[in-house]
Amino acid sequence: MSTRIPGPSSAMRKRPRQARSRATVAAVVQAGAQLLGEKGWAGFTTNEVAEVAGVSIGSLYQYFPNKLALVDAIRQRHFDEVLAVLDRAADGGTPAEALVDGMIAVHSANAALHRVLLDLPDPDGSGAAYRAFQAEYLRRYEAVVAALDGGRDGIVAQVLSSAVEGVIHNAARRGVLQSPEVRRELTRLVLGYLGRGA
Amino acid sequence: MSTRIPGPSSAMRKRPRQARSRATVAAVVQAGAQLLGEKGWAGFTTNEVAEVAGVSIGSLYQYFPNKLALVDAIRQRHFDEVLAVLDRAADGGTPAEALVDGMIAVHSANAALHRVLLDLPDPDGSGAAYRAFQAEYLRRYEAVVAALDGGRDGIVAQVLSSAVEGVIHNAARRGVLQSPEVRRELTRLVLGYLGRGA
Amino acid sequence: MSTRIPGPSSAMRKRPRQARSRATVAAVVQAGAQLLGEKGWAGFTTNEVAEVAGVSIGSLYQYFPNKLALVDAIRQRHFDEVLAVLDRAADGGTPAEALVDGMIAVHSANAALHRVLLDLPDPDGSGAAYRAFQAEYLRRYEAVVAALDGGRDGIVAQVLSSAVEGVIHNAARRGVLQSPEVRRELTRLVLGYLGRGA
Amino acid sequence: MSTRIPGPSSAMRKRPRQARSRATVAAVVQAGAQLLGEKGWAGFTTNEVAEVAGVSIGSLYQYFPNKLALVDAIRQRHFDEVLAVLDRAADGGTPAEALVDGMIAVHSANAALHRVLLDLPDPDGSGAAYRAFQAEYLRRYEAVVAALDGGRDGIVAQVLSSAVEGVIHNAARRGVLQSPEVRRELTRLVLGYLGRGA
DNA sequence: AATGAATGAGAATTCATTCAT
DNA sequence: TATGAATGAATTCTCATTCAT
Repeated sequence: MSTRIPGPSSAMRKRPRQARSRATVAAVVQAGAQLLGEKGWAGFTTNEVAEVAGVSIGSLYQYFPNKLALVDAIRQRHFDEVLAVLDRAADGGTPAEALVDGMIAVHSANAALHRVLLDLPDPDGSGAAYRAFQAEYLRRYEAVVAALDGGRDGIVAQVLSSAVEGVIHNAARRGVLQSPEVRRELTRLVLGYLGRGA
Repeated sequence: MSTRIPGPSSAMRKRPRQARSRATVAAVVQAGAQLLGEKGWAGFTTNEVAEVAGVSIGSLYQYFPNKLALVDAIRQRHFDEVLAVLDRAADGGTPAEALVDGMIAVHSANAALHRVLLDLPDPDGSGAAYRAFQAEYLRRYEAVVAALDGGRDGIVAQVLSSAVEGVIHNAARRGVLQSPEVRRELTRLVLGYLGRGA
Repeated sequence: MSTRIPGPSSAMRKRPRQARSRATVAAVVQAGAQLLGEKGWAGFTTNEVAEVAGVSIGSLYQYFPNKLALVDAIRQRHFDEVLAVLDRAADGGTPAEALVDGMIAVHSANAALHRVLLDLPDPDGSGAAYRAFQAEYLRRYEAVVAALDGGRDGIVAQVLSSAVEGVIHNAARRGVLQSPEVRRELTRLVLGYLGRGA
Repeated sequence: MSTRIPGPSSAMRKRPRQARSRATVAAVVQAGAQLLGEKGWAGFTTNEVAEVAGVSIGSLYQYFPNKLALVDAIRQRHFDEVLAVLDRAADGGTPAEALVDGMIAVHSANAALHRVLLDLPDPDGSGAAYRAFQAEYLRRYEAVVAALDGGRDGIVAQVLSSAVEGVIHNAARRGVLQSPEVRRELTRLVLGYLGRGA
């Protein structure tokens, strides 16, 4: 089993045209996201995904040529969600607080999945999508950096984003993601790094 | 395979008495650490460990009753190393810089392994060892926090440690762990959070 | 391998729905019964069962979660057959002769399997089924005892049944199970024991 | 592992000459007999025999070229003991009672081993020894038969011996081997069979 | 003679993937 | 299109046996 690395794979085998097909694909991706978060990469099996999705394993492979393609779809969907949440959150209050709240919101939904998705083997299989997300993700951070601390280069955004992720993943692992203290300290961390006190 | 939960596992099956067997055990743990870091938990196979270690699969199982016991040994060895590096690094310069340098040094050796080890399934198998390490690890951070920003409670140490880890893991993933800029920014992050500006 | 004690095991993993899968299960149980009798518990391998059954090892495990579950199914099927033969045989002639003929018939089919099944490790895995069979089995003997030698308690049935089994297993081992002399002497043994009071 | 059938094997590799060697061999056979009875053929491992015997696995193979040779030695020793007990028991009381008491005594010591030894795979490996034992064993039974029921041929001894074995093995399995009722009924069985002419 | 470390074929079991219906 | 039965390579782990010390 395990890490057989097939060709480019990635893409979906068929584009679902009818409503039923779209529902099948959605159910599979949804079940896949849930299971990938719950069980991690090891322990993530296509057979169980199909079962939880309520479709046959044959149907799963009708739309996804292999396991990696399914994971790619899950990643894509998750990244879209992350950016959407970030967008929505960016409209409220001050930049730092909006960022922190947005990140907490994103991870509250599915912190485990997010972490798993970052550590995935062969993130080069879907390199393009992955890099596109990373770029977009950093762009948001850079906006925050620029707003608070003009004239810094990209490295600040990178350091900031990974620091925030580190804190949030750890808090999620400890089950204290909703704690007001974490939110407060994380905001302090961002503001302390970027310039002026709260 | 997947997440089979064996008994207490953990301990070694046999204590190696002769020099030859001690060398075997060391080779296995060494190869295991390398492969676990390289391939992650999925993709980590006992057969490959034995092969890379240059011993037979039978020899591996002579000393480790199962895969988890081997992982426990790897984790134990790695934790010991981390604390040792932290100790050594803590003696130089200012607290913040010593910390940053120490963490970078630790992860330069094996950042991937460190990340994998944190995300491992069933870290409760060796619960005691794991918690002991966590406690000791945070204690070092608290010392730094106290030195720079007296009178804060434990949450600051937790936030700080996870932020630093996040930055370092990310930098390691991008292959820029040795970059002076990263070192500089990470130090700024720590100082910005804990008290005085850069 | 040896005596690994898995969970409840016992039950089948999947119920075969289509005709094809029912045929697969039947072939596996049939091949398993044959091989278990031929080779004994040691030397009984799931891989060979699958091969003899003409199915893949994967198919075997699709229906039986582990080796023990397969053995349970074999046992169940064999016990059903034994009772069925006993029933049929009980209708003919005098009780003693019917019993002897029935037992010989049962063991002619698969004496080795019967012996192996009694000596199996962990017959508590399927404890209920096993005890149910034992109880039913003894009930038949008690009927014979009652018919020939009213007013004796259960121990007579137990002694009688184990004596008959001993003779038949031994005759089977020597390949003389069909011998008329054995049949005659076994009948004499039963009648001699039950016929006249001590 | 398992049922690799080597050549004639059987014989011992070396004849132990010194006292220490003889002690080693005796300890191995003793431990082997115990473990074979306890665990059955499956679950009987040479490594554990050596461990329980308190010798190294290397020493075991110094005297026994393979597993089967060890089992042969165990069988031989057990058969000798059985015949010795039979001899001793044959001197007391009436023939039937002496036989029953002797058989119960033999099996009380190690009923499980006796049963395992009969069901062993490849009893042809040590065919000669096995047949010699069987012949001798039946000769004792024939003596009893002759004493009680002169003028019968060998089949009576065979039926009688296997009936007695069946009862005793079953009683041993149920843990009621010492029960006076079993002894009484077994005696009745023997007398009932042999007592009166056909 | 004894030791025990090392070996590796073989056995149980999983899971990605295919294909007949 | 959907289904689910079937496949078999890959993985974990055991144990009889050898051999250097």
